[in-house]
Amino acid sequence: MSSHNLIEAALARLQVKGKQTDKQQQILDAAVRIFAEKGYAAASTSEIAKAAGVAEGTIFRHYGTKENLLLAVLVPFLMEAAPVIADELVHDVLIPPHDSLASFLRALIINRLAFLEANREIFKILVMELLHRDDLRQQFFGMFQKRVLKHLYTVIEVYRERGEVADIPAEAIVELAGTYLFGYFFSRFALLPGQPLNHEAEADRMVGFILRGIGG
Amino acid sequence: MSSHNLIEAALARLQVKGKQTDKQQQILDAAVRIFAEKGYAAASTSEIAKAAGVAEGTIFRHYGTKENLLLAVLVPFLMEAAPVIADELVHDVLIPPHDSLASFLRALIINRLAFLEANREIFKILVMELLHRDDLRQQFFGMFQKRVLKHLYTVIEVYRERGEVADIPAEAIVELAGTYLFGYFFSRFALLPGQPLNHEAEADRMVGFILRGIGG
Amino acid sequence: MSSHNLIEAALARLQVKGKQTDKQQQILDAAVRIFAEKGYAAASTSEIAKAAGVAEGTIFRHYGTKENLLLAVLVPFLMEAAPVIADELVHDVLIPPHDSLASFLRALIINRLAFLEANREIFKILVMELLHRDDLRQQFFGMFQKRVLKHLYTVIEVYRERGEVADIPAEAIVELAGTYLFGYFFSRFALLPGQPLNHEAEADRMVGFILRGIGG
Amino acid sequence: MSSHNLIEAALARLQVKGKQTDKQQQILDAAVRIFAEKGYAAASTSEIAKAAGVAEGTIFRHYGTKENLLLAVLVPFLMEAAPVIADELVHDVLIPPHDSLASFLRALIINRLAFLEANREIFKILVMELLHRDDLRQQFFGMFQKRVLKHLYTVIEVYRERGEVADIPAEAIVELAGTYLFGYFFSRFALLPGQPLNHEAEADRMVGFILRGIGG
DNA sequence: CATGAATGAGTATTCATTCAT
DNA sequence: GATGAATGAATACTCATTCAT
Repeated sequence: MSSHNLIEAALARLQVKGKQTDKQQQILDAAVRIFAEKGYAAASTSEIAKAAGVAEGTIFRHYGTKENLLLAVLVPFLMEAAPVIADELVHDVLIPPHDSLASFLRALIINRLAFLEANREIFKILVMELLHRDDLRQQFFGMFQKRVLKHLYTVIEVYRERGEVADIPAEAIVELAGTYLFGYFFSRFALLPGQPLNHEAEADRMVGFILRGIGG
Repeated sequence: MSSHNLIEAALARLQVKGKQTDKQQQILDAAVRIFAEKGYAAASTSEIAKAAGVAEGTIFRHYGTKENLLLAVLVPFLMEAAPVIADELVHDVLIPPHDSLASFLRALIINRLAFLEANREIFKILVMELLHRDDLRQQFFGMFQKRVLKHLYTVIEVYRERGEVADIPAEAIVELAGTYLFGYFFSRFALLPGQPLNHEAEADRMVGFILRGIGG
Repeated sequence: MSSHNLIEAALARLQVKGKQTDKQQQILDAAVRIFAEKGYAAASTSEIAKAAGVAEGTIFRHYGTKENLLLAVLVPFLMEAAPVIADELVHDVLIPPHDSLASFLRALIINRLAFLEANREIFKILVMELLHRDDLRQQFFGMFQKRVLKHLYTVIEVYRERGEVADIPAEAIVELAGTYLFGYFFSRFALLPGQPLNHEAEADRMVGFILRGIGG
Repeated sequence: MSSHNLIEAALARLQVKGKQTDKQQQILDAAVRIFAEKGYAAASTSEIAKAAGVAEGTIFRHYGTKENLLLAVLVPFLMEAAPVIADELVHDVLIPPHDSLASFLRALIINRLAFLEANREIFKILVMELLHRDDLRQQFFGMFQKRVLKHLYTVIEVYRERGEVADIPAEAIVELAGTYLFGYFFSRFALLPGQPLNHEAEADRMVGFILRGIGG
């Protein structure tokens, strides 16, 4: 609660006023597109207003500041990203058919590939902003740790008992695999222009690498 | 040659005027610090001038535009980054003591860790700019492909004949390991605040993961 | 049509937005005063803003660039100047009481004296800019030729048949008299500080000189 | 003496240091060219330095300020322009072969045509600056009056006694003919791009117009 | 609720001028 | 004498934000 003020304040603001109007949606869409294209700092509100087909004042009537507009773009993404993972983790591990680590990992990866591919632009904006907003970064990783990592550790221990993971501390395992997954997501969705991916095939390759490495 | 105009133009510009004066170095240092802290677009030339202890006009006398200042920061980094890799690759593979893939990888990683740790800020600036400059990204990857990837493929074939890599196409191997390495470099040097790393220990863990994965 | 893009573009811009607001008129008035006083290049937009009692941004909201502000000053003058001449020519020649060349010339000169005296400052700005803007000069003279000179030639032939002009080609007549008139307008309205003139008396002297010279 | 400080101060400055060095001449040439092309205010000293093949500091070493450079361009022109007229007037009128007003006028015009054609660019600069420098304009006309007009009045009276000029006050005659001549010089040498003129033929046409007008 | 005119602080860049070498 | 690095004030122009309509 205390450490989430930035994100949660924006969330509260979003929820106070119920569903978005047409204009609001146009503004958000335009903001996502333009923030992703040129970065938050280089995007101008007048450009966004023009792209949204809206008067410049309208943006400020709804979002107050340019910064709030950014948060209005990022927060729903964050809210949808993290908890979903957590819920799925619990769900996916306890219930078949994920009776193996490979199967679990594969399902997890496919799910996140779909999510990120559907939200490429916002993911890119998030990464760019994480790079120089200390507060946002801190809150993001705090949330990530609380809502995702803890659950992952639990899951890993389950599979370790089945002898499916090497004898490495759970933290190290998460870090190694997480680093790879992040490298993958970042390079495919933020850095490189987006050709669509075959999620199934990609997930297979990724799982293979994570579990077995490239050694002969 | 033809596809590198942006980078090579900046390089030429840098070389035309011989060694940098004191003021030039102060400007570059300040620019690196401030670009890394708030991003190119959000950094103002007046701020950089103040931080460098220099009149604002002096920046423009030396670099002409803010954009050229950015390139004056990035280009030496790029020039030092890519070719060094290539030269070392050739050197490291042909000559002992890198008689194993593990040993080669380890040396390569330690070398790049040292380079990036010494140039954290510029690396961060580069990544940020790659995210929304199509021309820079294109030229960067073109250069990377020409000067690094080709050599890597050769190296991999050497080790494959010794039976040290799995039966996967060289491209896939480079992609898998490269994605991981990039995820590692990006998260440690650009995204997270910088505690110093024990390069030897880190390299060992990374090599282990790359070669054997996390499977039990 | 094709050769008037500069002027006609500005004209289009002016007509798109209907009548000028108060602030716009204040800006135009201040711009005229200051451009005339120190010349376009030496006038600063901040000075104009201050003189107009307006924020500097307001100028750019309405005119976009300093150059467009200049054109917004010049174009209405040009539009009012040239066609009016043409219309009047036709009108004045065909209909009494201008049954003599002297009478026609006198009416024409009085009319233009009134127009230029009322628009001294803009006329001065126009002359100054014509001196070093090739495009403006070209378009101005193109327009002048198309809308004024042709009609003048016609008029002259009418009076020549009545034996009122010397046996000189119409072009030479227009050039001789035009050079004198231009010298008169330029020296009185642009170069010299402006005491008000007695248009009737001035016109009489001018017509006398044009028709009879100074010879005894 | 008292009213000529601006021009005479510059003159003094020029004479103090004897003949110009090579670099000084290069600077003056470049200044004339660039001032004429874009006007004093829009010309930058760095551009002039570059065009002169000289370091920017060199301009200021010799001329102190940009304004002094302008005066260094204009003053020799003024000094050569006015007195020459006066001397010639006296000379030309008293001594044959100018035994008629037409002959005198013709010689005068041909002489000034040659002078202005050889100094087109400086003439253009002078006119541009006269338009918005009150001090320069005042001193210029003062000098003109003192050194030229007075002599002209004398000359006119000589020819009037021979019955060669109409019964108009000498001031009016000078004004009428002067206005025409100025209109001619301004339009041919300052306003219009410079095709070379046939001075003899032009002078004949001009004299004809001045003495007889265009009446039939 | 939406508009867009208005603002003034801020931006990158240019300029005339100075001065140590 | 000539240079060109250095300056800081000024320039045209942009920006996020406000508010009367």
